[in-house]
Amino acid sequence: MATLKEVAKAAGVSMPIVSAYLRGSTSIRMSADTRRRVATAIEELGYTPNLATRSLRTARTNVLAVVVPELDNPALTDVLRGIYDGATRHGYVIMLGDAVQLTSGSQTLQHLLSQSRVDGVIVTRSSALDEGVLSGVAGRGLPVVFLDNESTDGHHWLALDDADGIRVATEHLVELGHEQIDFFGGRDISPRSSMTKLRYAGYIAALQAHKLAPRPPVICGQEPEQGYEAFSTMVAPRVVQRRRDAPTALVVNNATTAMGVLAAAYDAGVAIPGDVSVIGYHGTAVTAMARPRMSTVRMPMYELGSRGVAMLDKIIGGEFMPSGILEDIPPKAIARDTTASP
Amino acid sequence: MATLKEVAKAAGVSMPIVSAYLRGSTSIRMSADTRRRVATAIEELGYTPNLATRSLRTARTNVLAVVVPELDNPALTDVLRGIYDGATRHGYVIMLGDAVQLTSGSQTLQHLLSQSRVDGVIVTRSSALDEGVLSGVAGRGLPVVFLDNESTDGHHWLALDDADGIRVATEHLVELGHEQIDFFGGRDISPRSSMTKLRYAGYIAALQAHKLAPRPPVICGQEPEQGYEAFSTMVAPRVVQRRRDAPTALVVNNATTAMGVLAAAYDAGVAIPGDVSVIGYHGTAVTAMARPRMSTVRMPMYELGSRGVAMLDKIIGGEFMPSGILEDIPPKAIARDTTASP
DNA sequence: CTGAAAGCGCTTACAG
DNA sequence: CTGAAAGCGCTTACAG
Repeated sequence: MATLKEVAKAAGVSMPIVSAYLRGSTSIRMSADTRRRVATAIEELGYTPNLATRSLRTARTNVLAVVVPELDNPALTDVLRGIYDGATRHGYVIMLGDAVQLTSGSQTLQHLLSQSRVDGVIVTRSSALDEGVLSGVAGRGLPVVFLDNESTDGHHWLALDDADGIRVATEHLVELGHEQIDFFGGRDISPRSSMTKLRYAGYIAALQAHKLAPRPPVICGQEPEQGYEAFSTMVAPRVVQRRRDAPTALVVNNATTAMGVLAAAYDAGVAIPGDVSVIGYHGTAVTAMARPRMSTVRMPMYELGSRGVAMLDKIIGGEFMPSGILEDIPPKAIARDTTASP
Repeated sequence: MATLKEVAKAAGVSMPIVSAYLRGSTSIRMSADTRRRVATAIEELGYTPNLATRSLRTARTNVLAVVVPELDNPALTDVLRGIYDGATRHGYVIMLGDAVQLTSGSQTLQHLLSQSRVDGVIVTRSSALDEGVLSGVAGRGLPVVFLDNESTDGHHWLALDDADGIRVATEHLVELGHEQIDFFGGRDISPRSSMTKLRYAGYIAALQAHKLAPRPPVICGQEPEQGYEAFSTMVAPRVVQRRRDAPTALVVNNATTAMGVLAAAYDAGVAIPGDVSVIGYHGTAVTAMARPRMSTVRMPMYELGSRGVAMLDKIIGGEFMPSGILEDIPPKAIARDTTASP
């Protein structure tokens, strides 16, 4: 490996000149000829700067750690896209870690968060992380942004307006003429979680605005299997028996859960949307491709990611950034095949 | 931030002792008391080693770059899981980059592959990368493993036995009694690609083993939309008109494509598996949850990832590792709802 | 075990 | 612009 010193020698200039050239520094002016000689030397020697060394000097790595609950969560796709684009725009590279392997005291976490390795951390869905990991992330003095509104206690965070998203979903069903609408969700992932409460609040708000009575939530985790189970045991029997208290429509917390609900309906012989309408929350490419195509509420996932990076970049730079909810891009109901009038 | 020097001072020992303690070096023996004092000092000062500096000395970063065609490709989920587990086992941390942003000359690529930043690179599905990127990766002198058998020209690679996988898929349909089986796939992603040819070869092998005549491939890209389009235009009309040359079963190159095929069949009123059986290739969590649940062939994706890391680790360590196809875990057909006897 | 020292490859002032 | 030098925080010989 060629070093900067060798490049300087080959180009017949001093090291600081090469360094300035590489960093595109404007404080040092050099002649076009110098510039060309340096460029040629770099080219010929195949020189690449040793970034580890640069980090040692600048105490900056231009690496951001991103912690996600699980790598293959389709709900995260657009958030990650936003994060990567934001990172590119701000000159960072991403180190992505799965929370599954980030149990407290894990080697991976140490490596990922080691002070000298990354400039900052983005944590998505903190509720999926255990306390040890969270305090490990937060207590390290590293700038951290949570894409989540669960960890308001002194940390920086940015969140979607979940209450409003669910309100819009519920609104969509009310407008179709539904009056018996169930809310699916609510099994808290951690004791800290207030997310589901917020979401349920949006459901209540929509119903009350139309003088309809809210119903108790159908408690259910977010995995497809849990949606499947909840629908099969708590909804399907009532629908099949045409009981009066059976819902005619469902607002499901989560598109992943809703996939399980649709599968359960199929298996139980419940027609969607003939017998029951279903609307999911921030759908994915798959929910739109599977049949029947799921109606969902579109949330600004991409923006959550890209603005999260922008926020983190500011914090790293020592600027103040208020935490808050992403409100300027309103949720939008996307009607597809799983919702209809009762 | 505390430094090693400060720790040494606080513990009343020399720097080399602290360094040895941190690295768990066995060449230097220290008393239990010394060990305890060092541990206490580290704890009290909240010391974390500066890995950038360590890299500078050891010329190792313990970071691996992973390049994927797109982050949200569900087919990659298990490969990534394998890569992360393998990385943890071998003491590496992962830097994950999306090929979409890795066009030639991109900053991200530079950063990701910069000699001093990572010890090695894993590239999945090289066919999705442009030539400039590929030569950038390969020409840098960095150890690289391609999880792919397309780039045999002097590079290290590890691949699935695609021909055998498709053979097993085809075999499954033959055993159900099908005789008119179409192969879906074949639009090469890059001129280099021989993958699809290999897959088609597996289809031919299975048919010939049963004295059945292979049919020309239905040429089709791998996105769901392309599967949708191909089925709608080239298969559905013949099936609906009950033409003699209509296939009774389909082997689809790819579970992603097959999702599109199922959607197209639904929309065209073609019953699956009543009118046509469909089997996909290495399915994902979603293909098993959507209804009807897709029959697929299970491939050792996880192992591809974890062994890829093991291979790369050996290469980084200067050992020789033969490239090859992962043959010891045979493909297995998983019959679900989309395949039946004709 | 200790302690003083060299050096990894840069960046950054600093005197010319 | 140049050139000699300090120093980032470690690891690694090396003499005691």
